[in-house]
Amino acid sequence: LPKVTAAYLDARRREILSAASTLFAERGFAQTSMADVCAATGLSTGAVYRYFASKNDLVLAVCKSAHAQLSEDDSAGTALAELITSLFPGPDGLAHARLVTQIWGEAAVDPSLAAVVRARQTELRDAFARRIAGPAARQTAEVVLATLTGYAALVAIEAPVDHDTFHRTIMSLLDPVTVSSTVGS
Amino acid sequence: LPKVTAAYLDARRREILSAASTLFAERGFAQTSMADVCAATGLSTGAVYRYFASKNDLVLAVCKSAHAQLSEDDSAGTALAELITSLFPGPDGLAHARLVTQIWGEAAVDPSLAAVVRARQTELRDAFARRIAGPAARQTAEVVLATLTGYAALVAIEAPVDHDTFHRTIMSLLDPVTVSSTVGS
Amino acid sequence: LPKVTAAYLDARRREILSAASTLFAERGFAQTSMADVCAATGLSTGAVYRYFASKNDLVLAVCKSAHAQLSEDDSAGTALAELITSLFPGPDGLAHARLVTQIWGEAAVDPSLAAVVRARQTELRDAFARRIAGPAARQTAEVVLATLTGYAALVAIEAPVDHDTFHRTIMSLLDPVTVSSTVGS
Amino acid sequence: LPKVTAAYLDARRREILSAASTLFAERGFAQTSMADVCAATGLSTGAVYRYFASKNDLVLAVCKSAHAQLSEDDSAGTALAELITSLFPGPDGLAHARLVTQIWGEAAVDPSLAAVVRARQTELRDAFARRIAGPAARQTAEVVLATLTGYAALVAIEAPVDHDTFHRTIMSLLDPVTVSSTVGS
DNA sequence: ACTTCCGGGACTACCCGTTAAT
DNA sequence: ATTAACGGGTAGTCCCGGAAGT
Repeated sequence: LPKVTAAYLDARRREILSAASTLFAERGFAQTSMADVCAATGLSTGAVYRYFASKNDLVLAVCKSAHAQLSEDDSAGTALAELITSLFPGPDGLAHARLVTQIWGEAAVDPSLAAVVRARQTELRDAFARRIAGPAARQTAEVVLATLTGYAALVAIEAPVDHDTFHRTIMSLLDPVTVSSTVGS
Repeated sequence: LPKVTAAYLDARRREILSAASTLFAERGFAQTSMADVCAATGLSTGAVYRYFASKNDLVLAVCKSAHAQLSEDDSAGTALAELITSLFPGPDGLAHARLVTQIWGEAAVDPSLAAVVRARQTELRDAFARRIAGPAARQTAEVVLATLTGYAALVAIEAPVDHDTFHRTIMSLLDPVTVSSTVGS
Repeated sequence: LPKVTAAYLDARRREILSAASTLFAERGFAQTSMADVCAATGLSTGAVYRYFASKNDLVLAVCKSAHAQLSEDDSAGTALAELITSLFPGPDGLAHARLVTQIWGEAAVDPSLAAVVRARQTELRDAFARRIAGPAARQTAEVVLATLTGYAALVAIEAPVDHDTFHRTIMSLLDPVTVSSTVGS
Repeated sequence: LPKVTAAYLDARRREILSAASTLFAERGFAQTSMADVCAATGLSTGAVYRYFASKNDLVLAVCKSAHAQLSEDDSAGTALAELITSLFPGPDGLAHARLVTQIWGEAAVDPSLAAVVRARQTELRDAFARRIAGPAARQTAEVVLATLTGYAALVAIEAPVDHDTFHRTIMSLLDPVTVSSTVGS
């Protein structure tokens, strides 16, 4: 007879993940201690370690949960717009940008995390490419996503970016023919 | 009445900086201890702390030294080519990409570092924009550099990027008119 | 639902305090490392830091615990005799004298400790004065306690003091009228 | 041909001693680094170490220099008055009191310093006793000096002592017969 | 001869991720 | 499921030697 339902456990896990995400986005992985996470969730050390075997596990889980998901039936434009919008000014956009940018930074020196990010990024690129017509769809998707990564980094450091222009410009990459006119406008 | 020449001191400082850069690129800032840096340079703790007041100082100095510099008389194309080439496959390109990507990640949660990166990036963007004709030069430069940041991140995690295609594509962003034909080729 | 009783925790705390007192009395505050305290208690670093947030905290606690307490119902003479006796020759007296003398020395340059010592000393003086008749009770108490401080310092450096004579002389300060005959005896 | 005279060297030594005394009185022995002393004197590390072989030597020298000296031809009362006055309110008195109180504290745990203090104190006591008539001169001197030590400690922690009353009371200890009337006044 | 200042390296206080016992 | 305990690791300090320069 299980005392708690699986749903309850999952919710708890998600709570920890959410609290950790917030802290990580604010202070960074290294500057956030497990004690901080415990305090933020109101749980005890043991409880947290019940759901995540180690800090590394928690970091990995946060990284996985932070990755973008494309809705299956969106067009390329809509999908891209969603991705960009998630980074738009405001507390949420900033937090997300910070988290994402940190994940790239951490992945740069942690092979296991790099593998995860690599897989996710490839998957995202292909899902994206499928929505683009033309022979260079994959390359285009790759470049567009890379630009998005760079955009996130700029948002993360609160650089004075003109978001709307960026938005338009990045969108225009999708349709090469219109680039000249759009950028030049 | 200095016992050693300024050049000697500067060289020593550069040695430490270089050793630290290598270590930081390999293991990351947090995973590299000052003891590691000391061991790598062959110096004692006290010696290293004579040149950098704290680990933070060292990290900051490494970040500053890692930033790209444009040669004054390069054209936009040449300048961009240089930046891309510094990230090309091979140990050096990988190391540089890792370092740069980490810097963005760290800047995302460290306001003082963020300020430095922000300043440098703005400067780079403007220097770049000056080499581009057209009314949207600054926006173009911004997007191109963002794409470059994303490219560095891909290199850093050793994603299976087709570097030449990427190179060509990113270069073509410079000249909007030719984008369609280049990408489509 | 605490895993251990409060009494257990308090006892543990007292153990650390006692071990630290001994070490401090022997080697001094500065010459005693936290590692020494850990070794003496058999506890780990983390455990000790669970009970005392910093070395300063530990020192402060030791200082507070070392301070003399007067039994409520003692007469002035008995109370003074107790204080003196706690400094009498022997390992315990020596250790106590060393600790107390060091505390004064540390308080001389540490304002926060000075405040503690000041408060305690004033309190002790007044408690003492209440047991003495006459209009100059407070002044007398002050002088007597000062003499006691000086006596402790002599004991601490193992000066060749004639303890009994000192005892008698210091006691006689309590009753001004008999001073001449007592000292002269 | 000696470049500098012995007097010059001695003056230099005294400068260091003076600067160190000030620092020690303000921050304490342990909290004052040799670098602090160097900075305060304006000398380099090497220069300071030319005059004092080690920090311990410097501390010892400061301790010796801080000890009271009785003018040969003073009466007991005048001598005592001098000692007390050197501790009276004001920056100098406070600094002296702090230094002296610290010395006692350090001597309590440093045998070599204890030996020095012991010798000096015995000497002072005897010089003092010689000026007092009566069979209990040595004991009286001992008590009076101990009281003075305690008084210095009170001054050092800036306890709210009524200095004049203390002065009078401590002086009266010299002449047992007048104690009752003086204290009782 | 005498100072300067680089370098050494042991040491310290303290933190943090994690386990184990209740 | 709480929390005491563990213990290795970290950044940074300090005293001092000794080579290098004037």
